[in-house]
Amino acid sequence: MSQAFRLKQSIEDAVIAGEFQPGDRLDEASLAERFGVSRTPIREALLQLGAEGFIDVRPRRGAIVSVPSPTRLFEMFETMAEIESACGRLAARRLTPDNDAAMEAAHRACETAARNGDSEQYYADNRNFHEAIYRASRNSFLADQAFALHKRLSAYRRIQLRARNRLLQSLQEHAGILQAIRAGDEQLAATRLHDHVLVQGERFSDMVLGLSRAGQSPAESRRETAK
Amino acid sequence: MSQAFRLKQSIEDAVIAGEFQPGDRLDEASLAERFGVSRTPIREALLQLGAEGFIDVRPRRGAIVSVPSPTRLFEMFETMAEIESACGRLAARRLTPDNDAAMEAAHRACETAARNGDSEQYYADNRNFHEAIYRASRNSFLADQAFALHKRLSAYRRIQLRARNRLLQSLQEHAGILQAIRAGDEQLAATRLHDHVLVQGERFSDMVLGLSRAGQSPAESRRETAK
DNA sequence: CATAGATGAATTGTATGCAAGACTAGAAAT
DNA sequence: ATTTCTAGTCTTGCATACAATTCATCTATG
Repeated sequence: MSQAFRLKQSIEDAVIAGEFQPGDRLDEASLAERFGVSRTPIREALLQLGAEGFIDVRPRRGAIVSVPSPTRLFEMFETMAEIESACGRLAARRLTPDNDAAMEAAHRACETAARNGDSEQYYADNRNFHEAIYRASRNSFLADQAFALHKRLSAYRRIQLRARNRLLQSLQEHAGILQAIRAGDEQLAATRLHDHVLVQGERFSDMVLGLSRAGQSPAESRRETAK
Repeated sequence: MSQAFRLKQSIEDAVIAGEFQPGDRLDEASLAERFGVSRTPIREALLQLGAEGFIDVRPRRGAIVSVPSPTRLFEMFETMAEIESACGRLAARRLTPDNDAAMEAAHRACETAARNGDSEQYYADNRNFHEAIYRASRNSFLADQAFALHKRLSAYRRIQLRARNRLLQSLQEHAGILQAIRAGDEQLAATRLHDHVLVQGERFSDMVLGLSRAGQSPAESRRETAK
């Protein structure tokens, strides 16, 4: 499984990096050739990614990079908002010097990136900042859930941080979140994180909504939003 | 994959039913024989269950039913509490007559089961009640997450509902939750659901803590709680 | 007697082959 | 011209075979 594990990571990375666009077929044979292995470990990697929700494996019909409908995407961001506020609430309750320092460092890094208007760097530092909050919840299971969902949404988040003023606004929101957590104000930390995340989601799913009005099979959205 | 999907379900059911106890090895060959298939679809099913966190697949070392440490178990219940309160909060905000009726019906069923002291029946009806709340959040993605975690915890929840007075207490808590959701009181619904779930978690992880003091390799807990 | 090493058995990981269902294109019919 | 049926091709699903690693047992040595 060493092989399959590496492949799973590689395919996931390729999806996150946007090399495979949403809707693209992930053909077993071509992936096998590309990585120089047989179809077996490829299948195993794909099935695992499917179970994690990264891709969509449809029995007998192959795997594709999942195409969340605007509705689904909004639901994902709303869920992310709820999970992140939970992390923030717990972090405010349980903050340790270690976790505080980690958040501070990540925040500083974001500050630098934002000042330089380097959105690619900000994207990376922003991720670290949020992950520092997840860890600060001192609930590793919750943190894992948060990591996973954050990863699934990262492709969408990145595009949307390109606007320069959004960088500065994001940074300011980070400052407010950090302040609330340090003050031990669970409620405030939760609402600030919630709004911070959801505003991204709203903006982005609006954008997708606009894009997908053009032409896209509604079959996806049915599948995605069905119980 | 039709085969593999059925197998995944069957193995999951067997684990939930307690046929495979936490810590049991899930040997590919014996499972293959048991279900009358080759190892290939068994492996695919196991890897998917592993990706969903149901079981623990360790490269080159086989799959076992995961054995959450007491700490990990508490974290899982705490996360469940956070997710359920999120559902409750959204349900309070967005309640429709349909969802209201579904919750009401499930609650009535719980009432009957509790009166009869039928804990096995209550277990099933309780599940329906909680699932009705998930759906009432009108966020199908969040609801899916809630379903999944609820399933993972069901093995632990069941044991603990055996106490008869706990049934009645649980029922009363349900009534309070329902009331808060109907009143549209997001905050109250959230806290009541949070407490309802977490009290189960605390009780149960206390119990597990007591049990595992006897003798159990601490290696599991390290693996489970590590980042 | 305990411990370390080695050898053999058992189990997992990967490749390959074959069977079965899905997709494509073309022909026939309305 | 559009639609439906059909034949062929392509892709996935499963089984089997082999390779590689881990685990267990036995032996040898301190």
